Amino acid sequence: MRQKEKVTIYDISKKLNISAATVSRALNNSNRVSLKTKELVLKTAKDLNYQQNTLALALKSGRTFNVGVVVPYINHTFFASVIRGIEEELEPKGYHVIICQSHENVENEAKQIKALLNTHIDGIFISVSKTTEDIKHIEAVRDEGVPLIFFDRKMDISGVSSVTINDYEGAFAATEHLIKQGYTKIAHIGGDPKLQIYKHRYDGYIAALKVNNIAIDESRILEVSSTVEAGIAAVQDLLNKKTEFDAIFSASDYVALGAMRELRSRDFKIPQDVGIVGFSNEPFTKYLERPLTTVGQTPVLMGQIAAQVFLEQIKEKNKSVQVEKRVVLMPELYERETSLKKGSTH
Amino acid sequence: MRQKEKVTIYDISKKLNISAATVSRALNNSNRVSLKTKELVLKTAKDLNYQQNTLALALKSGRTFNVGVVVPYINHTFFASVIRGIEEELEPKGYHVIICQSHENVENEAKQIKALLNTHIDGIFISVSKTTEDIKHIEAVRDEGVPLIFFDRKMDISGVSSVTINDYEGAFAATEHLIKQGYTKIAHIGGDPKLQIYKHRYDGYIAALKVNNIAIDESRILEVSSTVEAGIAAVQDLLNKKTEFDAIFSASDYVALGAMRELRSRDFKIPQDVGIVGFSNEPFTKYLERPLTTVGQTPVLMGQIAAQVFLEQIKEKNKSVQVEKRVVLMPELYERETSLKKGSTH
DNA sequence: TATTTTCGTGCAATCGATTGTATTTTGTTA
DNA sequence: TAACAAAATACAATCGATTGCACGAAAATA
Repeated sequence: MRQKEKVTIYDISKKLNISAATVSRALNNSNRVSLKTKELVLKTAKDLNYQQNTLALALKSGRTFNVGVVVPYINHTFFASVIRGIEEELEPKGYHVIICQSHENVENEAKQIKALLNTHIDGIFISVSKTTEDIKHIEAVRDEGVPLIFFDRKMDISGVSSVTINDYEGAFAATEHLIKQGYTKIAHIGGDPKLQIYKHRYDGYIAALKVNNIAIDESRILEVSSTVEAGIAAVQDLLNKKTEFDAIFSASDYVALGAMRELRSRDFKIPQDVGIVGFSNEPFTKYLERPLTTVGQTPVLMGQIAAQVFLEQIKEKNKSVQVEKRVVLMPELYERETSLKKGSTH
Repeated sequence: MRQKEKVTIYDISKKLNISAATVSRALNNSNRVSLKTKELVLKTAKDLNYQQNTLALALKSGRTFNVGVVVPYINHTFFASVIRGIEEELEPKGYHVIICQSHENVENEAKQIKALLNTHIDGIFISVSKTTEDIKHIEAVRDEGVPLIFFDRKMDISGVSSVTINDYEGAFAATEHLIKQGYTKIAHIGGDPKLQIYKHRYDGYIAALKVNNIAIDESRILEVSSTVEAGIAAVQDLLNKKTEFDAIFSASDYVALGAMRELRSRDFKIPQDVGIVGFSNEPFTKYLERPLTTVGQTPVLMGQIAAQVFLEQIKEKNKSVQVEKRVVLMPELYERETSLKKGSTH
C-alpha cells in the first residue's frame, strides 16, 4: 500500500525555488504575486497533485467549513429530508454536513454536541430530543460563539434562531377538516406536551373544536409515544373505556397507522365509522391500502431555510451583531381516503 | 455574545510558571513528570476549563478520530441500522462517525469521499451507489492509505475489506420457501445486476428453482428499480404480457409492496392466488394489513462487524501488513402472511 | 566527598498554511 | 544615470499540541 506522501506548499516552494509564503499567496490568488509566478505555482501544484491541508487551515483560520446537524433519528423521513435541504444549500458553498443522531436521548445529544464543538464545526443545526429539559449543553454552544439554529423542535433560548412549522395551524386545519366531513366526536392522540410541537398540535385541535362549537371531552384525549404499537394500544384503551369517538386526529403518522390497524381488525370501517388524520406525511401514508390523510411539513424547505439563516448568521458574526431570527413555515393538509367520508373532493 | 477565549496549554503553563511541554506531558500522563506537577496541572486544567484542541492534535499526529460512512440514503432503515451498529462499536472508543449520502449518484459519492479525505478521517465505510462503475475515487482512498471497508454493496478491489450478506442464500431460502408452500410459477422482480447484491439474489432464485426441478421461464424475470411505483408497473407488465405466475420473489420490499397493491386492486387474493416474498425486512413490512414475508439482514450486526474490521485494520496498519478481510453474514427469512398459503407454521 | 544515575523540566523543532512586515527587484521619472 | 515609487518576493511569527534532546538538580553509589 503506497502511502501517498502528502504534498505541501513547501514541496512546491522547493521545486520552484521560491518561498512558501509566495506559494500560499499564489494559490490564494493574491495580487501581490506576479502573473508568471502564479501560473507556475498553479501548474506545479497540479503536477504534484497538491491538496490543501484543511487541518492546518482550520488551525490557523478557526474555520473548518464543517457544520453539524443533530437529529433524534436519521432514518425518519422528516429529518432525513431536512438534512437534504441543508445539504442542498450548503454544499455548493463548500460546506460539509456532519450528521449526528441523539436517539431521543439527552445524554447522547450532549455527547454529540460536545464532539461537534471539539471538531470545531462552524455551526450547529439541531432538533432537540424528547428528553431534553436541561439545556446546559445547548447554552454551551451559544456561549462558545458557535452559530446555533433550531429546526422543528426548538427550545426557548435567547439569541438562538429557529425554523419551525406552524403546528398549531396544521392541527387546526386537520381537525376542522374532520369537522367539515361531518365527524363530531373527534379524539386526539397526541405526544408529550413537553415538546412544543405536540403542545401546539394539541392547542390547534382544541381551538378548532371551540371555533366550531364542539364540546371538548377530556376522555377523548390521549398522550402516547410516536410508535405503531402505541397507536394500537391507544385505540384499545379508548374502546376498553367505552369512550365514544367517530374520528381520530393523531399527532403522528405511526400512531395513526397503529390506530387504523387496530380499528380494522375490530371491523370498524374507515372512513365510514371512524375518520383518521395523521401528521408528518411519512412516505408510507401514501402507499397504504387506504391512503392516510395527513399534515405535510415541507421538510426540505425547512432545511434550506435553516441553512440560509445560518449563512446570514455567520455574515453578521463578524460585525458582532447578535441576530435571532425565527421563521415559521405553513404546513399543508393532504386529504386522502381515511378522512373523506363524503367521497373524494379532488 | 461572550466569545469564550479558548484555553490552551500555554495558559496553563503561564499560570503555573512551567513550560508548555511539561503541561502537555502532564496531561498525557507521561512518567517523566513528577506527581506533584501532574496534579497541579490537572487541577488547573479543570479550573480553567481546558479543552484539548483536536485540530492541533490532528495536525501533529495525523489522526482525527473521525471516520466517514457513505451510504446511498440515510433514511433507508437498512443503512440507518448499519450506521447505528458502527456507532455502537466506535463511539465508546472515542471515534466520531461522519455520515454522508450519495443519493445513488457516483459523482456525489466521489465528492463526499473527497470531502472526507480532505477532513482527514481515519477510515471510510462505504456501501456503493447503484451508478458506481468507475472506481477511481474508491481506489484513491486505498492509495492514500486510508482504511476502507465495504458493507453490503461492495466492489471487487484488492486490498479492501468487506462485510456483506449472503444474498445468494437469502434468495435461495426465499424461493425454496415459496416452492415448499406449493407455488410453482414463481416470478422474480430483481434489480440491476451490476450491483452484486442483485446478481446474487438472482442467482439464488435460479438455483432454488433448478434444485427443485422447476423450469426457468425468462418471461417471469424482470429488472426494475427499488420503488413502489416500479413494483406496480412490474405487475402491470406481467399481466399485460399474460405471463402466468402464482408467486413473486422480489429483491426489494418496496417493489413487493407495489406489487401487492396492484394485485389486490385487481382482486387477486394474497397469498391464495399469488404468494409474495420481499427482501430487507423494512419496518413497514411488519405493519402492513397483510404482513409481508421477507428476508432480514441483521444490519446492526453488519455495522458492528464492519467497525471491528476497521479497528483491526488500523492496528495492523502500523505494522504495514496489508490485510483484506471478507465477512459474509447469513440472512434470515421472516415467514409472514403473504406467502403462507398453507397457513401459519408458527 | 567525588562521581555516576536518575528524575524532572525546559528548549526548540515540527505538523501545514497564512499574513504582517521587511527586503529585494523592477520600473518610472527627472 | 541618479533617485524614487511600485511591485514582487522573502522572512518570521502564528495557530496549539507533541516530542527528541539537552540541561540541571537531586539521589544513589563508590
